[in-house]
Amino acid sequence: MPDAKDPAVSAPLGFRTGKTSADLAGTTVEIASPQASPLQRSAGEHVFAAANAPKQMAKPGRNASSWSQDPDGVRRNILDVARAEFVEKGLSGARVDEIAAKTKTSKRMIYYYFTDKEGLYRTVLEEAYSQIRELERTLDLGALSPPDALATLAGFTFDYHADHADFVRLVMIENIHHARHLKMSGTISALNSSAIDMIREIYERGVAGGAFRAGIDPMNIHLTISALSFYNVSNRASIAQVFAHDMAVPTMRALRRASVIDTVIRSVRA
Amino acid sequence: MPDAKDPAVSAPLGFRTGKTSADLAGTTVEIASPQASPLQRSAGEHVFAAANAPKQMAKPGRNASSWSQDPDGVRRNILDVARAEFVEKGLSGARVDEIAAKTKTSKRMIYYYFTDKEGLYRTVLEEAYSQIRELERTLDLGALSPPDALATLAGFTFDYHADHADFVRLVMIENIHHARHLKMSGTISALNSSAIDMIREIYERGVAGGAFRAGIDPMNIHLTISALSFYNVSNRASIAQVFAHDMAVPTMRALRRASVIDTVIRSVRA
DNA sequence: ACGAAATTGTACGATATGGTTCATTTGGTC
DNA sequence: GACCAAATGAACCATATCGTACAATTTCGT
Repeated sequence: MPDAKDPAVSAPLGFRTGKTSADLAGTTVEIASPQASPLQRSAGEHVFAAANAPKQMAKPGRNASSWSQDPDGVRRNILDVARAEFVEKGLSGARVDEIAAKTKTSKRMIYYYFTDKEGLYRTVLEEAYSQIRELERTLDLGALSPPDALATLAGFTFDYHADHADFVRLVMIENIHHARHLKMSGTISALNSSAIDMIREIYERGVAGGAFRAGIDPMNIHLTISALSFYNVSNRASIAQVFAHDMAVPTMRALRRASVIDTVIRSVRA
Repeated sequence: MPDAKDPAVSAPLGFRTGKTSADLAGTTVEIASPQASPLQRSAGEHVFAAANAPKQMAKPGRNASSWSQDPDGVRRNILDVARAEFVEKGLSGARVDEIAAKTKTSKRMIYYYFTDKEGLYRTVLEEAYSQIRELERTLDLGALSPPDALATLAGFTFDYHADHADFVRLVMIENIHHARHLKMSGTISALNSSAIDMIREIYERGVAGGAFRAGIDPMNIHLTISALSFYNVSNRASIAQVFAHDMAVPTMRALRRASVIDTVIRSVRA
């Protein structure tokens, strides 16, 4: 597990030109770089713990301006570019040369830090999943009534998807590839289970209080919320094409959001 | 640069006859092809008329066994193999050589009938969309009460998606590519609008009869049904990974199906 | 039966693409 | 200030991948 705190660990240098890419907006969650791993791994080893990064990280206090080497900055820069590329063209569609070209460094560095194209992709994927988990944890629904809590959770989920098309597209891409890379990731495995727990807690509270009807599997609720939040982002392009209905338009989005929350609540109401 | 490959211009042989090829799919689907394309297309022109297929098709009554050439069979065979390949690996992930190898014929034929990889993909995509439209038309919900009609439609949609993961995956792939190919297809454009009309008709009947509450946009209902039907198929792999929940298992599927129908009905009920 | 068009096989070509080799510089340490 | 690992650059390589040229054979209309 990466030491997911230490705010200063990530690229403290001139790279952070705020250029974190337009549509990657909001994606600026800081992920600390993990432990260093040996320079060479055996062929079949699928450790997948967020890439085999060299160590020597830039210490926060260092005089940045005098540096010409910047491991973390380079890493971060590569990841940002790669993420945008993968999101845009998919895993097979993205080109390493293209990614390298859009980077401040060279292709050499991609292989230095991430071993190969898949390693790069995996790291991007892990970061994406880590970010949503992180945000999810900030939710505190205990004080709300069950219906309010569920509505809040649904709204949050809807918003997160709508605001992070990147994440949605990465998940799509991963599914196109049969979630092969998720399977390799020990990091991501025991992750979303927390989402279910959160729902279960709300639901059981609601049943006890008489607000919700009994007999529903929390997983079912989760699926409903996720589906309704995911679909209009993942299928935005085809929806816009087949109908003249662009879900990205704020008005549409707001209407849909209200409808989704309403649908979820109605589905569990006593 | 100099001799940039412009496939259209270079076609040396007598191919590109621009035949209208009305019923390209032979036995199955018929796709009205738009304008026949001229002998040469400009670089940017994306006509997309279901491939430049030669005519001379096998007439049903002919003695097939005496033939050594079989255009329609070859075409069909290529399309079937290609569909499986694209579905499995995506547009960028699929390899023409691989497709050719799994075919009864050669790569040569792929290019003969479909011009290039994208042309092949487009045709596969068009067929997939045509098929669902066809089935959709067989639904006659007029005799049912609005709630029953809506439940039936939701159930049908759910089943269609669950039974046609191929279609779902093609739509995913198309969305990864920003629906670029759908946009090129005049064939698919005015298509699913019928789905909306179907829902509107049911919904208005339901409102008039007092079974449904007023003020809902039929598009909203459609999105809900589609989302709930699509998600567990499109995201089957990641769901199975993150939770231990395989939506493909019959039991799970049946439960989910009932839940989806229930959710849809509750969302519109008065 | 005959010529034109349709159909198909084999081998090949150009370049894109993932990945590597070799060499060099940089920064921290003692 | 010498030494070593980390960090990086530029050119290069092997092969995968899309697509073609060449040429032969099969059908069909007349």
